[in-house]
Amino acid sequence: MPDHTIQQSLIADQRISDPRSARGRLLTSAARLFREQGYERTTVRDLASDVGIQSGSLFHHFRSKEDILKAVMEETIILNTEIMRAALARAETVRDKLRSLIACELESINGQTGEAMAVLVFEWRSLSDASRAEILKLRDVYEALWMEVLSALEEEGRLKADPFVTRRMLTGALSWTITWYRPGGSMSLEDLTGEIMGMLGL
Amino acid sequence: MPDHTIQQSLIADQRISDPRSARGRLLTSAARLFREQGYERTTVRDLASDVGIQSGSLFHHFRSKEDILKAVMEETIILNTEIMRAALARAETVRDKLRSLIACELESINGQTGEAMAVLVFEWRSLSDASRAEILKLRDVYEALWMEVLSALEEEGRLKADPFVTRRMLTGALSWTITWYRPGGSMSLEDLTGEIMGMLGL
Amino acid sequence: MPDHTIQQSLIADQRISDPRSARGRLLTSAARLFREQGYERTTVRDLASDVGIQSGSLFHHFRSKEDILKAVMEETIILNTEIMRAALARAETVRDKLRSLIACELESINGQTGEAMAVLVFEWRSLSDASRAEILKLRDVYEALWMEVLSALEEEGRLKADPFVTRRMLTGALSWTITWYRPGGSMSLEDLTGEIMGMLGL
Amino acid sequence: MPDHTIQQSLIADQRISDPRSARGRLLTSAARLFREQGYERTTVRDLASDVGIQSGSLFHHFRSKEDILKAVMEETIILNTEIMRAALARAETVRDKLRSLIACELESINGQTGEAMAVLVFEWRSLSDASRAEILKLRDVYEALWMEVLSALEEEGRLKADPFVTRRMLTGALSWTITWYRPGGSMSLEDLTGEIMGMLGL
DNA sequence: AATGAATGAGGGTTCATTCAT
DNA sequence: CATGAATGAACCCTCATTCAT
Repeated sequence: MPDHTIQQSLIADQRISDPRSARGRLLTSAARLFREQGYERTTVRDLASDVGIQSGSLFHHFRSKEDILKAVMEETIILNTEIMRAALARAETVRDKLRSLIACELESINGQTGEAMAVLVFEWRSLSDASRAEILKLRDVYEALWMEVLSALEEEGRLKADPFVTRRMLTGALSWTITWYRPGGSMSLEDLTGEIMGMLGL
Repeated sequence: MPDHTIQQSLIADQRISDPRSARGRLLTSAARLFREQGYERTTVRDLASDVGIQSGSLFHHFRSKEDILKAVMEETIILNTEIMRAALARAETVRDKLRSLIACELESINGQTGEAMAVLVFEWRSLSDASRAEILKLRDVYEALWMEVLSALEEEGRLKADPFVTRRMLTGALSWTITWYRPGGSMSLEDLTGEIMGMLGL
Repeated sequence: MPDHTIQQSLIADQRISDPRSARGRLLTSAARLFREQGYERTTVRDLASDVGIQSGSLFHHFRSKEDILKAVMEETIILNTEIMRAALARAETVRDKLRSLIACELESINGQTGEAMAVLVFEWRSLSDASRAEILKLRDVYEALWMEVLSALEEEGRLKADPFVTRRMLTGALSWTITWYRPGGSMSLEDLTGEIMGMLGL
Repeated sequence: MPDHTIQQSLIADQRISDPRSARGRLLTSAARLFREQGYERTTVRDLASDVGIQSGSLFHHFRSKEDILKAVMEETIILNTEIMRAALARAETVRDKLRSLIACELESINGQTGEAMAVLVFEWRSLSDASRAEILKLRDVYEALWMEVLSALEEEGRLKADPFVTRRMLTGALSWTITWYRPGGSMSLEDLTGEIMGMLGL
C-alpha cells in the first residue's frame, strides 16, 4: 500500500485532514510558518493572510492558535506512524525493518511532512500541558514501533549499543538532518540511509 | 590549564562576563529562563525579577532583549571553543583528539553551560539577521576545530563515513542528549563518550 | 376580560407576537437571556442556540440584535399597558384603581413578563437613541394611566405626598422587588400589594 | 467628624484611593463612564483617553478591566459605610437614626458618589463570581447598619411593615431617585428625606 | 426560511522600551 | 546606576452581520 493510499484512508477515517480542505490548507501553511518563523513569532494574521482569509475566520476551524499547533503535530504523527507501520509490514528481516524505520523517518523529516516534523521538535514548549499529554500518547505509539525492532535486533546480537541509547542517538541525528540535508543534492535519502546503517555496523 | 583558569583568562580579556557581575548573573538567569520557557515566552520582567532588579534597569546592561539572547549564545560559544582548544592541545593522537571533542561537547551540553547551549540550538530563529551573522562567525571557528580532527582521521583511513556527514550526525546526536541524558544516573558522560566512540568504530 | 384574552386580541391585531411563533419564542428566550446575562454579554449565538436555530437565521426575523432588544421592551409595555387598562376598567373607586395598578405592576414584574420587565429597566442604556424614543412614547402612555389615578387620589385629599414623587417612589420600590421577591414564598403578591397600600396610608 | 475628614482618614488607611492620585482619578472617570454608557460598552480605550493616558497604562494600576469595576464598587461602599456609621453616632433617637440613614443613602446616590452607586446597582452582573463575593461581604456590613435601626424601630412599635420588607422597599425607592431626582431643583434632599419619613408615617 | 462559512472591526491585554526622577 | 510609571504597537480572540447555497 503506497503512502498516498494510506493518507487517503486516514482522511476517510477523519483521523487527518484533507490537504485540499480549508482546514488542511491551513495546517500546511501553519507548519511552514511555524517552522520558518517559530510558533510565537507567527501571528494569526500571518497565518490567515497566507491562506488568503481574514484572521477572524481562522477561528471557525480552530478554537485557538494553540489548537492549530496541536493539530499540526497530531496529524503528522498519526500519518507517519501509519506510513511506518505499513513499511514495517513490507520488510522481511529485522535488519530490513530497521532500514525501513530509518528511511521512513528521514523521509518524514526531509519530505512532505518535514515542516510539521520540525515543528514537532522545535515548538514542543509552546504546547499547553494538556495538549502535550495528548501528543505524548501518540508519540509513545510511534516510539514503540522503533523499540520493538531495536530490541529484536539486540536479541539477535547485532546491535552494538543499548537499544535505548541507540534510539536516542538516532532521534537526534535524524532530526538534525532538517538543518543541513538538501534533497536534490549529490546525496539521496537512500544514500543517507545506507550511510547511517553503516555507522551502526549493519 | 583547567577549565576554570580558561574562564578566568577570558574574563580578564573581557571576552566573557564575570558570572558574579550584574551582567554575568543576568546572562545565567537568561540562559535558564530562555531554556525553560523559550525566549519569546520569557518577558523582561521575568528576567529582571529573577535577578532581583526592576525591568527598566535591564536596559542599563543590555540595549535590548535580543541583545541578551545574543550575549548568551556568544559567550557560551567563546568559552566552549577555548575549553575545546585547550583539550585538543592536551590530546596526543588524532583518535584522542576526537574523543576530547566529543567529551567536551557532551560536557558543554550537559554540564554548566548546558542551558546556554540549548538556547543556542532552540532559539536560533529568534536572532535578528545581524546577530545571527555574528554568531555564525564564532560557530565557524568552533566547527573548524572539529573538521580539522575529522579530516585528519579520514586521512588516516580510520573514519568510515564522510567527515562532513559524520560531524552533522554527531551534532544532532550530541545536542539531542539534552532532552534525555541525566547526569548522576547510571551512565556517566565518560561512559556515553565511550559508547559514541564505539558507534563510530573507534 | 381575562389577561389571556387581552393577549389573544393583541396578537390578532399584530401588536405583539404569538409566543408560539418563531418570533415569539425568540423574544421569550431573549428576555430570559438578556435578564440573566445582560444584553451585551448575550451573543446572538447564545440566543440562536437557545431556540434551536443557527445564528444567521436570526436575521430573517430581526434586522439586528438591538432590534430584538427593542421588541422585547416594546411588546412587554404594550401587553402590560392593555392589561392595566382592563384592570382599571374593572375597579370602581379611585382607591381600588390604585390597588389595581400596584397589583398589575407587581404581577408584570414578578410574573410571566418579569424577565422582559427587568430588561426594560436594566438594559435601557443599550438602546439606540432612535429606539429609546419609540419606547419612551409607549412608556408615556403607560405612565399616564398611573398619573391619572394618583392625581384623582390627591384631589380626593387621600394622598399624603406629591403624586409625582409618589409615583417615582413606587416605580423604584416595585421594580426592585425583582431582586428579592420570590413567588411561592410565605408572602403572596396579594399580601405585598396590601403592605404597600398600607405604607401609603390607604 | 465631617464627611471630608472621614474620607481623608480612609485614604490614610489605604482603604480607598486619593481622588487626586492616578488611581483615584481613574476610578472617578470609570464610575462616570460605566454609569453613562454601561460597563460593557465602555472600552478601556474610552477610559484611558478620558483620564488622558494610553490604554496600556491602565494596566499599571489595575490588573484587568473588571478589577476597575470591582474597585469602583468597593471603594464607594467602604466610604459610604463609614459616613453612615459616623452619622448614626451623631443621631440620638432611633427615629433620628433612620432619618440619618435615609439622608445618607440619598446623598450617596445623588451626591459625589452617585455615579459609583449607580454602577453598583446596574453593573452587578458584570462582576465575576469571585469579585461579587467580595463586594457582598462589604454590602452585608452596610446592610447590617440599616437592619439594626429598623429592628429597633419595630421593637418600639413605630414601624408599620416588616423591617425586612421596609428595607427592600426603601432600597428600591431610594436607588431609583438617581433616575429622576435633580439636585438644585425645587426639592432639596432634605425635603425628599422628609417626604419619605412621612410616607413611613414617622 | 434556513444554513454556516466568512467577514472585519474592535475588544481586552501584553510587553519591550523609554525617561524623568 | 536604579526606578517604575508611561508608552503604543501588536497580540489573540470575539462577535454581529452578510450572503451564496
